[in-house]
Amino acid sequence: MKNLKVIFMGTPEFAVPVLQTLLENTNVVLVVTQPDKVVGRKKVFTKPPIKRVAEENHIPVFQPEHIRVDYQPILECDADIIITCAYGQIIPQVILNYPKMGCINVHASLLPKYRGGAPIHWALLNGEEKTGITIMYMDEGMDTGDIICKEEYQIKDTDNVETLHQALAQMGAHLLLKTLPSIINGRNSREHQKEEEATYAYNIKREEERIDFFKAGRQIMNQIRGLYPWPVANFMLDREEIKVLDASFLPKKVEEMNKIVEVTKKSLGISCKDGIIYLNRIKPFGKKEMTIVDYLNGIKKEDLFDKKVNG
RNA sequence: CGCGGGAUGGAGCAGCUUGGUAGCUCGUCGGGCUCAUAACCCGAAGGUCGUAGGUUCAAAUCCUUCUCCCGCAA
Repeated sequence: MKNLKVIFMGTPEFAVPVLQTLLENTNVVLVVTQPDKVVGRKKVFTKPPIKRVAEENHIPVFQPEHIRVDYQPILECDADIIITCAYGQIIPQVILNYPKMGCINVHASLLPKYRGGAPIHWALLNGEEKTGITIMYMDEGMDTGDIICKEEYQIKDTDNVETLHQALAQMGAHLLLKTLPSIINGRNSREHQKEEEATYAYNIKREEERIDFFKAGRQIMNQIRGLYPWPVANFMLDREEIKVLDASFLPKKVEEMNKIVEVTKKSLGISCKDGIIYLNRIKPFGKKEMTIVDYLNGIKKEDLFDKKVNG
């Protein structure tokens, strides 16, 4: 496998373990990743994580703005196979047709469920019990190609985007390594996706970060962990946004939803449909992250009691 | 120069408009009460009010410079 000539295409941290596995076990001849982006207030140019790893290993990097029209360097590589993982652009047919062993993709869901850019977030947001990794051939659609193999992951109550991300990134790398020999010798299975079962995990929209305290506690907890540590759930208090990094849920009969029903020295509880959400760790507007105890230390508690939220 | 928020004992904040003794809720340390406690009571330590300059008899407070942190937008 060491002489397998691979082009790797990927961008974020999630793809790093996959690339590292390929670097250890195959001959990576080119890494394709998204262009460097301006990030933050100070307009600092930041390179994608994959570019960093590629440079550390002295692999050539290609960063087309639009791979749909700018792909010539790929064709000049004489690669056996293209392996992608969270690259971020649709790859044109001419590239898909080019390597003799095809183009395969490592995707962080059990396809055909959660096609698209945010499968980890949506699996958590929807309270799924399991998700996983799918390795598949690519076609010109968004994660629509034939499936080679899958591996399941049981989602734990304590999982959030960060932990699930790490677990699936490792799983993706391992599963790829395990599957690659069969792809090379052509004995891998290949199965069409059932279109009728397909769902899409589009990128999180801004309004989906707002916590709706008329919903059930279980749903709210899924939202908080499904958006942690990025982009983070929030709600409005006195016209200022408060981000909620961690919370707990206590099922209980409540008389009125969407209201601060408990304020003590150490706890702040907001009523929802079927109980109380206790905030544990928050980030008020303009401040740093803090525990709810710290937050309560600095405010007049009597002003908060009985106050409606998201007003 | 994209828009906005912020910097005050170890933590979170108030005080700034209208300059005049450094305040609150916690934490820490010591003591007390209690079967006991994260509860309660008494006491103590701990701050060049982010940096540099200016105005003033006097600056946390007014003016200017710079630094750092945070959110949004990209």
